[in-house]
Amino acid sequence: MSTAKLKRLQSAGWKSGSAKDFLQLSDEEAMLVELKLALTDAVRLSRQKRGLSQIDLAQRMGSSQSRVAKMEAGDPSVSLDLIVRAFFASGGTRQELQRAFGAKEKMAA
Amino acid sequence: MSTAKLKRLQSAGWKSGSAKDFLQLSDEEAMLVELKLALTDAVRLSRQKRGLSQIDLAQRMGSSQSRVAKMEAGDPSVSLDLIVRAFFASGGTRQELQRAFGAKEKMAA
DNA sequence: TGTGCCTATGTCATTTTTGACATATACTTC
DNA sequence: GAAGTATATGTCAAAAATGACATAGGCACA
Repeated sequence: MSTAKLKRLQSAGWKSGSAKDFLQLSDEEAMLVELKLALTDAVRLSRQKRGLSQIDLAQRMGSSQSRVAKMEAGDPSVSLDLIVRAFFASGGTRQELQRAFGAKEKMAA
Repeated sequence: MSTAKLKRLQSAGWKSGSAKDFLQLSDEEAMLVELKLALTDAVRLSRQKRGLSQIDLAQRMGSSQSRVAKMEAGDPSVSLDLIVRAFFASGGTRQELQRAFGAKEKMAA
């Protein structure tokens, strides 16, 4: 897990360091967190690829700019449901989502 | 989408028929619903494969049997977060999850 | 019949997530 | 420096999801 992402996690209020190692996250909670982060990146990429602002995306999915921002910042208050809805609303396909799901960390630590 | 699943959806309280066609679901909502159903099946399979009862799984993930049952029944009150946690808690791996993500309907209508 | 185990379904108080709003920061372009 | 656009962050009332519990149905086996 990249340090950049850890920073995002910590500053965003996650309880642990490496999404498990540092603290009390159970295995499946840790895996869920990593999954969320991977998808979060996918959403930003998909959104930018289609030239959408956070406001544009928020409107498309009936949400608000602040929620999209929090989402992309890795804020733990954002549900996986919302992330996936955002991915689809940004134009992402199920195949792309599947790929994003498998994607491991891109940048080395 | 199989009729069996539609039945499950309808009896479980979903607003639409074919997870979009019949009623007011937006595109990304429909896609999310289908995704949830696919994962829901994956959870049941994974759970049964390891010989876990709903109670066993509930304990592993700090939830309750009724919630697991609702989940497997396709109840709309169950979040994607919980479904994914259940999948991991049932022993599923990220790779298996990814496969479940791509899996199209297995039975023809 | 009755006992045991698993799953389904309903209810509900508590917790979490939500959209909305305000406001701040950063970066252009004038 | 003002004005415009994009993003970040905090707050909050409302809505949704949660675990717990009760209870019913099914199915085996005695």
